[in-house]
Amino acid sequence: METRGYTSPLREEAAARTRERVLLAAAELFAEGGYARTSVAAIARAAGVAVNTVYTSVGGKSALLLAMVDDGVADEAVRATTAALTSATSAAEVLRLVARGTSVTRDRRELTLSVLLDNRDAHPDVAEAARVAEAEVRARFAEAADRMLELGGLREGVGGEELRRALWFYFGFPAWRVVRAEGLSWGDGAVWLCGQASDSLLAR
Amino acid sequence: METRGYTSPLREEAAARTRERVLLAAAELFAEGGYARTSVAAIARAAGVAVNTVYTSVGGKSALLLAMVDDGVADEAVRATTAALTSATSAAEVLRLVARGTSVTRDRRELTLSVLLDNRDAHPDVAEAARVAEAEVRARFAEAADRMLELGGLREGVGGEELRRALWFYFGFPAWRVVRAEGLSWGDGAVWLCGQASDSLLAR
Amino acid sequence: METRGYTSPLREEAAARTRERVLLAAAELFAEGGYARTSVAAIARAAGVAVNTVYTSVGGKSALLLAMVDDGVADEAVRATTAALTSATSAAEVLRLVARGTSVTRDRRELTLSVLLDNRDAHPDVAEAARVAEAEVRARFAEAADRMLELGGLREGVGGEELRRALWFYFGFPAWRVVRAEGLSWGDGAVWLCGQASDSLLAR
Amino acid sequence: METRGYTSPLREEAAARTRERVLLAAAELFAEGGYARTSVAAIARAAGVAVNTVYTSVGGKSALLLAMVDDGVADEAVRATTAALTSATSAAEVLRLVARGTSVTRDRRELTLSVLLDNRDAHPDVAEAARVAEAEVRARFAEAADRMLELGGLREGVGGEELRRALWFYFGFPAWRVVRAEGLSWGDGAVWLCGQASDSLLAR
DNA sequence: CATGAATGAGAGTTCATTCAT
DNA sequence: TATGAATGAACTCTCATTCAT
Repeated sequence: METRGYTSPLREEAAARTRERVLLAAAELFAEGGYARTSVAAIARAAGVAVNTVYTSVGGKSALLLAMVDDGVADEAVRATTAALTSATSAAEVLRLVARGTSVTRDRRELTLSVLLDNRDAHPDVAEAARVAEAEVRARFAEAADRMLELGGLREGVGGEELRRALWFYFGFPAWRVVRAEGLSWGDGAVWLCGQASDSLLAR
Repeated sequence: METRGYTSPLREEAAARTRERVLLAAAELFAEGGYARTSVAAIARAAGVAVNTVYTSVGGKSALLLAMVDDGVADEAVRATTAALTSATSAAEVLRLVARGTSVTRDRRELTLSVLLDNRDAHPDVAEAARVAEAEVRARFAEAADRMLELGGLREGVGGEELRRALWFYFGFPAWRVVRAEGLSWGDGAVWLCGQASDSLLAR
Repeated sequence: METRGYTSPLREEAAARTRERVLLAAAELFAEGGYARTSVAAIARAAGVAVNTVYTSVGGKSALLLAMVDDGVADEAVRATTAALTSATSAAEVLRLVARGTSVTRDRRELTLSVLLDNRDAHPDVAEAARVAEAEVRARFAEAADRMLELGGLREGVGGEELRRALWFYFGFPAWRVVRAEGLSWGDGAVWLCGQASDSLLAR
Repeated sequence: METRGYTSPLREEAAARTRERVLLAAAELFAEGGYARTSVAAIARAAGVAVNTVYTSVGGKSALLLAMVDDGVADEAVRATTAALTSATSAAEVLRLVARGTSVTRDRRELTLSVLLDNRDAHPDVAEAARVAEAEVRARFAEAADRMLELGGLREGVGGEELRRALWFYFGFPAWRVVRAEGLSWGDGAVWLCGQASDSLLAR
């Protein structure tokens, strides 16, 4: 079984580029024409690769969605926000970090998120990917909630369960959808949502 | 749509029943599995008719959506509300009529509306049908707005354009979606929405 | 649900002819090139129909095998033999009937049987169809065995279990395969197998 | 196939081990799931190598079959038997040697042989490999036949042509298949087949 | 020698739709 | 009016194979 740790950096990089091209093309076409109506052949054409390169580089049609979600989860902004939580000094700062973090992610992952939200009721594959994405975001929010409880300064009677639900309410997918629907910029939306959340959750 | 007087009434009635069975089956399956993933064959099976009867009785797949919309538009509740407008004696009463009318329609057409709203971003056929449905509702709201302007009693500075937009905001598809999301009954939703609209539109 | 018993004999007959053409083409191609290597497209081409007519008239690829088996089971010769059993007057006559019946079936269904036997070890679909076919034949043999026991005249100590196994041994698929391998005609094979079986099973 | 004396022995040995692993995995999967339904990727996975190593170490899919046959031909037991023929002192001993030799080979190459025999009617690649294997065995039998004629002691009137055909009949693939079907051990089968052959071929 | 990436060809299957009846 | 049969087009996905490394 002795696998040689044989890694060619050039090939690896080229493969990563291919993968990214495929994912980007898929996100654009899914967003434009809907998940069900977008064929793998169309994605391959848009990405400039053979149909089966989609399969070898990412996987089947549903794997494309999950790969998008994974990429979003692994986004640097997410990790940076998570890391910054540890050095936060107040619950208010945590809220600001979450607001900015979700704002940035929303901006960078707009395509993916619109695919997930627009198609989740219309196709089980998308519903599943959306479920995964939501679970990931909720997990991050749970970390933030824990940190807030550690730091204190919350309105009286606010417990862990409630805090996690509130974070999802103020910074989860539906909240940002409202921001977009209202025509606010992501930055203004962050300020507004952070204000609402602070009013509701922090001690006066 | 007017029926010819000298057609066999029995056959006509049977045909109408067939059509209704097909439409109901289609609405249920579309709502359950999504528009794109529901095949005409599945609809025919659920309706207990041959595949082609779907075509002869209603039309192709996209025609099913438009037929649902047409049926909703032709709903008795809509006509009753429209008729009642002419005998309304105040703008406040018009708002109450609109609130009750949209509430009833929402209740009776829930299946169709969830299909339209859940799938409009995922499939052009649905988007088109949703557009038609929205235009129909907006047209009814325009009538109501005209009647309100005739009756007077509006807050100062409220013109036709603004009034029509406000009616859509308070009683259109998204508003009722919020009602459902908040867990209110259709009746309570009607009261709440009517209150919001009255505060905003009527002179004190 | 009220299905009209609407049957057009012309259409029905045409459909049956189509089905037969498809099945015959499939049997020939399967026998010639093997089950796995024969594509549905090739079958359709050989039958002079569209690819999907194969699906609408018979079913998928594996359904073709099962349909062949079903047709074999429903073969007139099988029914005739089964019917003749009731008027048989001795166990020896039953053996002669079975020998002649299996001989005739073997002749008429040679194509199907060679497909089943040549491909059963190479593909699970064929294995399944062969299993079904074998079960059917064994069921017929069980009837013959029951009749023989009723009529008596068997060698001492021969019971039902043993009799059924022996009938399969002398007249089942492998036996007739040997007949073919030895270069005997089906008729001569029937005589020979019947002789062997009589020696072994009947009282002197 | 002769190896160059100055190639790195270590690398060569590693390559040989890889080749063996691939061939063994292929034989097992072919026997288990059939030739046509076994993919090169599955073989590579089972062998713990990359897909392409299958190609570089052995060759394409059909080459795998031929390589198995070659390995069987090159088996030490075969060479030993062939060598022993020269020192045999009677036709009876030759028969014993052939019986023992084919028995041992049958035991050691069971996997390969079942692949060849179970799939030869279902796939041309296998048919070709089986043909090659059969030709090889027949060639060995021809040598044995020649030796028997040299040594004498054959039944009157038995010539070369007939002798070669008889050896295939008594010790070829179908004969051993019957042995297996009858549930005999390879050793008992050898004794039985040798007895049959002796009765038929040797002078009393 | 062995590898990961990429490919072209083709598979089985499902779909919405139309035709003659 | 409603039907069963048949179709052409498209789909996702798997396959054996080759290339640069």
